Amino acid sequence: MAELKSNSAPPAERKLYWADEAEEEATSKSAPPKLSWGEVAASSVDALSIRETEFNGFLDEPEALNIEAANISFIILARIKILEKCSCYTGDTPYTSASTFEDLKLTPALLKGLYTDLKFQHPSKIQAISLPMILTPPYKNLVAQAHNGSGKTTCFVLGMLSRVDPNLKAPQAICICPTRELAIQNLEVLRKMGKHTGITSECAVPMDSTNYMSFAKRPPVTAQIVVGTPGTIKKGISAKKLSVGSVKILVFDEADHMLAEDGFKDDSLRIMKDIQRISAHCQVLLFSATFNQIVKNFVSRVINDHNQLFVKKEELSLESVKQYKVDCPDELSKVMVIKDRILELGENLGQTIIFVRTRHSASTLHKSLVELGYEVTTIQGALKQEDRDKIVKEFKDGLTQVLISTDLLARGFDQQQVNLVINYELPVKHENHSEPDYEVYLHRIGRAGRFGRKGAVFNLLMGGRDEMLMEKIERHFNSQIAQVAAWNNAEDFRGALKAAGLL
DNA sequence: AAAAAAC
Repeated sequence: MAELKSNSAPPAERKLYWADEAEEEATSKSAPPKLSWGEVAASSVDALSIRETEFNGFLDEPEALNIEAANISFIILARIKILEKCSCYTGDTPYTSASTFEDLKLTPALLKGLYTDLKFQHPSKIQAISLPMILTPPYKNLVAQAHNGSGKTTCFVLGMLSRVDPNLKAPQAICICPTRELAIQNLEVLRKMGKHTGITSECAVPMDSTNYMSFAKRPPVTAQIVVGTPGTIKKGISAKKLSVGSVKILVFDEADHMLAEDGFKDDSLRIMKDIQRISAHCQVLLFSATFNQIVKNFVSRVINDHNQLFVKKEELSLESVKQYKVDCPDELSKVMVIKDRILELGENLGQTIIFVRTRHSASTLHKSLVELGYEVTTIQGALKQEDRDKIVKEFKDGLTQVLISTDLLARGFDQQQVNLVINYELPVKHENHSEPDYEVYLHRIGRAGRFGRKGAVFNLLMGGRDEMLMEKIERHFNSQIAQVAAWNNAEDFRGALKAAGLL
């Protein structure tokens, strides 16, 4: 490993904030952190001469970083704003962000999948920055946050496909997801991307009742990449049907939820420890659009020596998705707003997901809309596996227009035709219903506006508690949520959809 | 009555 010869003090802070520095809550009222940066005068990392400068503020001057032309690479030692086409240096490893997929030295088989099958052109921002960190030895652990719909899945899917040895027929990469639906979706992406690589993959999710077979009776897993949900993965490992001795990359999708106290923390830690006990230098990747401070603190305790990419929470709301709030006098008017206003106008605007808080409201709302003659389908965790699969498939195939869902689909669900999201009920914290669940809110609205597409979100509010929740959400993300003036005025909704760019 | 996974 190259040694950095520097007369500067080692960096105290290794976090790379690629949107901005994440200032957390109101706790830190201290002065802005001093930033330091160094220039590398030679391309060889062994022969570095560093000029160090200190200043306050952020490195967002393109000139300051546009040194590629002078054949000088750049080292970043502090909190920065990373621009494309710059090299950065975290701790002891230099990385250069990728402006093309070729820069990443992907195999021809992978490039073919990306360009011809998936029609990808260039890496997205998070891909350009995170992939070099994933693919460059010594394969450091990575905690990465990026906006909804910005292409996180591609980051870890390419990471897994690139690091697997095609000649070794044993599980080498494991990806853990919070829901069965997300595991299936991620596996589909992986199979498309890796179509020409010959790498084998398998889904480890609970089986539907008709095909159920206990792990004891199953043959051992031979697939090179396993994507699944925590319970099934854990069982596979403990039943010794999923051997983890060759696993060199472990991915947690929606990682903040996978490691949250009220999420899948215990299962996730158990799996991580099981793997690390046998396979000591397994690279761990954590990806999510949200990491609240509690999870962040926990992550830095359980993931050692890792690179980090974070986004300031005020910059997480998608600009392409316009958010609205609608005051509704009662339950019935909420149903009428959906039926007579939003769905009426939104019929030809793509697909719609309506989020509810409980399974019970899901079925109540489903009944109301069906009685009024609206074709809707509903998904929630109490349905049979095969029914869930069918409903998701119909929606993904565009056979259904409107889908009611619990927070089952709040995270990760990727359907580009979804332009409208309706919060029939706002997400609240389990322990305290007067506190909004900011992370879930952000994930829900991120179901619209995939990859920069236009979208609109309608929050249906009923009463003072909802208004207070909404206000807290606005303050938290520092985002303006426009009011639709009258719940029963068609023109107001038409104007809202126009302003969102959908009409 | 929170939802998710899985027994």
